[in-house]
Amino acid sequence: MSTGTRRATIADVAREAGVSTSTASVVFSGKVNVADATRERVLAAAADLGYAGPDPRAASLRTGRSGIVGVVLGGELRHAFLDPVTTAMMDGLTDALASISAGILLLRDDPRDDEPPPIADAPVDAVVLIGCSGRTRDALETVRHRGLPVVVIEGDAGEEVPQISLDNREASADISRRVFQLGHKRVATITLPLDAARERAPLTRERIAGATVPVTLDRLAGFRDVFPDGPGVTAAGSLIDEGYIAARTLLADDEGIVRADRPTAIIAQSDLLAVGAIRATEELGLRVPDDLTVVGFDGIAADGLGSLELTTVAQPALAKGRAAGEQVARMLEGEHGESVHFTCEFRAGETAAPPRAGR
Amino acid sequence: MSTGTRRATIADVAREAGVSTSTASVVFSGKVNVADATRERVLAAAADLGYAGPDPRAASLRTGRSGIVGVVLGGELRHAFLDPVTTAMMDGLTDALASISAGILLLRDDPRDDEPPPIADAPVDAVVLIGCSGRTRDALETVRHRGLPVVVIEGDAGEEVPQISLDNREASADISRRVFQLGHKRVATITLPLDAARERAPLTRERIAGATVPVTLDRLAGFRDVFPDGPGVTAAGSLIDEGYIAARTLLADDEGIVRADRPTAIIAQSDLLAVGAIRATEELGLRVPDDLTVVGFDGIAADGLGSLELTTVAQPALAKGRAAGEQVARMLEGEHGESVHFTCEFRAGETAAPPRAGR
DNA sequence: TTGTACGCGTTATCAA
DNA sequence: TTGATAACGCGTACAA
Repeated sequence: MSTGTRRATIADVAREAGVSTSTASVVFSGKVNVADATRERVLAAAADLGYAGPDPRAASLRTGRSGIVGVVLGGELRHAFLDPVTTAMMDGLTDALASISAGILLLRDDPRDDEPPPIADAPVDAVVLIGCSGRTRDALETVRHRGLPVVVIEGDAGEEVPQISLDNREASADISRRVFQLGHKRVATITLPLDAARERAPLTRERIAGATVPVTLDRLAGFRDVFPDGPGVTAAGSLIDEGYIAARTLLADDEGIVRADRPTAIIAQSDLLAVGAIRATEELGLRVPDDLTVVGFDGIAADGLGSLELTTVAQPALAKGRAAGEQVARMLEGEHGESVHFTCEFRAGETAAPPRAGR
Repeated sequence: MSTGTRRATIADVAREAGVSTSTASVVFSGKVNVADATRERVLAAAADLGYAGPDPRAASLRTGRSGIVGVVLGGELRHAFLDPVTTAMMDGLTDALASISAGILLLRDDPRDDEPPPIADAPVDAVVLIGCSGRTRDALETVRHRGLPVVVIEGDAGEEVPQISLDNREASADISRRVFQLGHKRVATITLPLDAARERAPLTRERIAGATVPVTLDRLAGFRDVFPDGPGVTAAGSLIDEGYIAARTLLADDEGIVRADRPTAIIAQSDLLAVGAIRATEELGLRVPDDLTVVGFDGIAADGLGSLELTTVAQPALAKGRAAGEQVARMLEGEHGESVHFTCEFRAGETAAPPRAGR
């Protein structure tokens, strides 16, 4: 084990082994057949010099590949990963990308004062944009300019960009219609954030007009297709406690007294919100679904609901992530990426029922 | 806008602008002062050629830096991100690393059959190992061999590796002692997984002997310091539903009848487990803390507990992540990384009380 | 302030 | 099966 002053390179190894650098290189890449004896010698030399394999930086300069796919998450990283849907998507993405041995580089899209956005100079082979809001247009622009393959998941991208989309509006309208058909007239919705500000507040025309999150808007549109004047509040995120807070706003006054004109059904834009809403409902002494119908959206394995089965529309989150990964893989192969559209599926649970007589 | 057959390089831009490549380079790196007129010309040429800035691959070969820090998460990525503690840690890490403009590369440590582990040839400047179990020793070995700076968070690494640690045993003993001092005699624990198998089962001497997760063992040791013979069950993960399941096992028989000899207190190894335990308790018709004391560990903002405040020990998860990032930053500066030890802090809530008289 | 020259560590190509 | 050579695209002493 000789201790050099600097790290050994493949050239050193080659010299030590008495072969050319190209031969040594081939030994490590394994792309071409090498005589066993030669390989042995090279490996021995490498071990001797403490050579840990080709420098990925140099290799990627030469090959033009870094083996890394950048994933741009809207908003803060922690929020993104608190959401089971995102998590499931990442899972599918990880899976698909693992099959082409690509790593995942987490990239933020929040603009910092001075620096350039990380996407501008990250050594990635391709980029996946998730949950695009307005800002992400910039990210998209940057990426396109760099000529990187890009796939957008549920975002508002241009025509030429492969997109992974969901029938948010239709699915939302579907479950809304079912609630309507149960006989509910006074129905409210709890929505996801409208924009990066993530304000908790009642829905107003103005706020909707200024909204930038497509998912929220699409699901809201589906709700409004059925309940054109249905009231709603926006949550600050897809969190149980947010649903709890929002539901209290809808159901009770400041003193915690249940309003006489409370809705008989709540349509939440995510399962987590629905779970929170159910908790709030029960705490107010109402029962689900007898006193109040609560439905969700996503179809995640709603951890935290105990034994009650949530009525919701299930989205194929994992498949979405996987599809994104597969399209990235295709594009890296030089083929054209394709947009993929997914549909949700209604899942009957135990949290929806007709309104009580007389309401 | 000329359309070349291949992407423009900085040399093309320089030529187009009538300056040398070094001047062009300097314009983009911004390290040295450049005459405004020159800069303008270079930028114009770049825009003209559709040059999107220096190729990160080439730049990183040249500078020896990729601006990427690899994060190796024990187990599957999705599990890791379902855990609020991990999430908070990642948050702190992100934060600290953002200040040195480093990206985060997600690395798995589950061994694939054929390929080399991703850590072996990812273009990272440093590595953070999180939640090390047995397998991670290999990852550590690989990283050390590559000569990369590495920081281990709550893992069993060697002496020379900077570690971010927590007083798991002491904190666990502390809260156990408080439960003891309330007068509880029959106390059970719900632990985190003992190993990668993540089995749900009662604690046995054999299982403990084969355990590989230091965090679980340390917290268990603290519990046993106070309740040497206290029974327990292991959960399959730090999840609410896991706590629910585990608590049912401890409190009731298969028919859901509360055992006569049920514990009067449950010490859970995580807040999520505690929340699940509380839910199970209430579903069995018992009240917390009147009928049963339940305490947790972590001090996360326990989303999903409604209005009840959990009694727990809070760990500085965010600070842990940040500390790891800071040590990485130091090491990248050429300084020595230091180990950092954090302590937990008891947080009185509303879920612990003396046992009912006569129990 | 700008230009020259070199090397970062590799791999692809082609010829031997 | 192996070896020589030429890029890959850039940053940075150093000199001008």
